[in-house]
Parts: sequence; structure tokens; C-alpha cells
Amino acid sequence: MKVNTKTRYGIRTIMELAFNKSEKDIFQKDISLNQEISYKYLDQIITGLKSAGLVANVSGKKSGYRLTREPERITAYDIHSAFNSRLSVVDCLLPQSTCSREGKCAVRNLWQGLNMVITDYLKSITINDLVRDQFELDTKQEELIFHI
Amino acid sequence: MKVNTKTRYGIRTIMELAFNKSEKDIFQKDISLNQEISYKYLDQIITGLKSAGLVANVSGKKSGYRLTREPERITAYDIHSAFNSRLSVVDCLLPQSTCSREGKCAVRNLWQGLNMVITDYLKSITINDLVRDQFELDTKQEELIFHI
DNA sequence: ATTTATCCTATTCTTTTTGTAGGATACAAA
DNA sequence: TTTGTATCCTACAAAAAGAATAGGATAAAT
Repeated sequence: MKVNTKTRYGIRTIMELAFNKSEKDIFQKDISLNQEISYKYLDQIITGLKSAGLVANVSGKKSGYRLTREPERITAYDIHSAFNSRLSVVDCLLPQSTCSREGKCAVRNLWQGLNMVITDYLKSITINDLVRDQFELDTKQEELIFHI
Repeated sequence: MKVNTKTRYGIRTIMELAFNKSEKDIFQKDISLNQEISYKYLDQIITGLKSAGLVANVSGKKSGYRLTREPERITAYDIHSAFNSRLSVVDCLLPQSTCSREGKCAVRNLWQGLNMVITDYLKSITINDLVRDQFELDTKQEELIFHI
């Protein structure tokens, strides 16, 4: 029951872009540095986010990434979906599965329900929520430093 | 985000025992046959359930297993706990973790919240719920067969 | 003593996860 | 038109986790 690193790094990448209020788009290099994610691994993270239509860029020398829509309209579920074909805590609930117990197994309901609460929760949290939380945390940190 | 087989088989094992209304306890051999779980692998499942105090038996030749309490008072979370030291979708929330971002990372809240909804859901489902569902499914199956 | 059933631990096999490597492509600026 | 910088693409490898097997030890009823 672990969330994989691609999803976790993906969220931090999106947050990094959401934080950017300047005109200029953000280089992969800078995301890598700020978020402490290996530059090369970030390649794959960004590919996923692009395929999911969450980030965009122009190609060539003067590139850099930006969000394709407001942080309010990107949920944790969107990012999870970018890296996980379907959210399911068990394989027997996936469409391609051929479980011999299908139709006569009550435990399926349990996992179906668990899929539901996880999905609902992830859909309920937006990047904006996270950025707001992060801003508050940063402010507290600054106050702490100020008082020293 | 997968539930491991030990937890899944553990639930089915507990259900098998909950179904038993007879005086006699149930042999591992029979659980293995009925639930289609390898006899040897079931060793480990049962060990976990015993350590968690969910099942009990007498030792020796005339053994077999039984539940230690009513199915109403065993939750899916109890069984999950028997096979997973702590429920956490990320390692950085575990007590032994030393994450460099601790205290300044807003994403932690997201995972903390996800841990919560998963835990609450698993605690809300009892073995009795599952057994009831299973009984209904079985009845429907019988009706189906009857009508053929 | 024998049989049957649980108990215990080590090992192996498989899959998934995580990350690295190396070059190809695009385009702006010199 | 060459050079430099940044993204793009795919293969591969290392590491970790998950799933299952194997082989014998122990306990007690017959």
C-alpha cells in the first residue's frame, strides 16, 4: 500500500510550477535542484505529466515548463493517474482480470469500497490546497529564523 | 497501492473460520482446499493471524483453528495489521524515518490524510459484514443453479 | 511407536520499483 | 551554419519487495 515515487515526485514537480508567479517557465534543471530529484529521473516524471496534459512547454533552447491549468483545477488524483493506469488495490477488480472467484467473492466489495475512498480522497485535494499549506509552512519557518 | 496477498488470504482464512458453525475446529488442510491457498503458504498466513491474536488452536494431532472472538469484533484493519507493521502510504511518515524535508513539507499532510481515510475504512468493515455479503452471494448462486 | 497436524526458519523465484545511461532532436544565438 | 542548451526517447540495470516453496522439528492422540 505504498504510493510510488513517480506520483510523489510528480506532485512536488507540479507544486514547483504552481509556485512560479513569474513570466518565465521553469527549467527541468531548476526543478531537479529545488526538489532534489535526479535530473534524469525527472525526465520520466515530466514525460508522464506531459502525457497527462498537466504541464506544457515549447521545445528548443529557450524552453522550460508551466502548468496547463490553474492549481485549483489539478487534483492529487490527476497526478496519480498520470503514473498509474488504474487505481486499484487488487488486480482482480481490473477489467483485464480473469479471477476464477468473480461473481462469488464477497471480499471484492471490500476492495471496491477501498478503491472508492482512496479515489474520492485524492480527488478532493487540489494542488492549490497543497501550495497554500506549503506557503504557511514556509512563513512559519521564516518567523522561526527571524526570532533567532 | 496494492494490498498484499497475505492480507487478502488472511481475510479469506478468517472468513472460512467465521463460516464454521460446527463444534469442530477447522484444519489448515481444509482452509487450503476451500480457499485455494497453497498449504505451505498458509503456514505463514496462520502464523500472522495467531500472533495477532485473531485465531487460536490446540496443538497436536487433533488440532484445527477457530476464531478467538466474534466476527462482529474483527475488522479488516485487524487483519491488515497482522501482516503490515504500520499502515502508511509513504515511508516518511513512519516513526523511524529521517526525512530531510520533515517539518517543511506540505505534501506530508496529503499522505497523512490518505492514511487516515484508508485506516478508517478498513476499521469500518467487520468480518461479519463480509460473511453476510458472502452468504447472500451464495444464496443467489444456488437460486441460479435451481432455475437451470 | 505411529500417524497426523501444527510449528519454525531458510531459501528461492518473480515481479515491481527505482534509477541510470546514452544519445537524438529542437531551436536560439553567435 | 555552427554551437550551445534544453527537451525527448528508449533501453537497461540495480535494488527491493512480494510471493511462494522446501525441509524438517515439535506436539499429542491413537
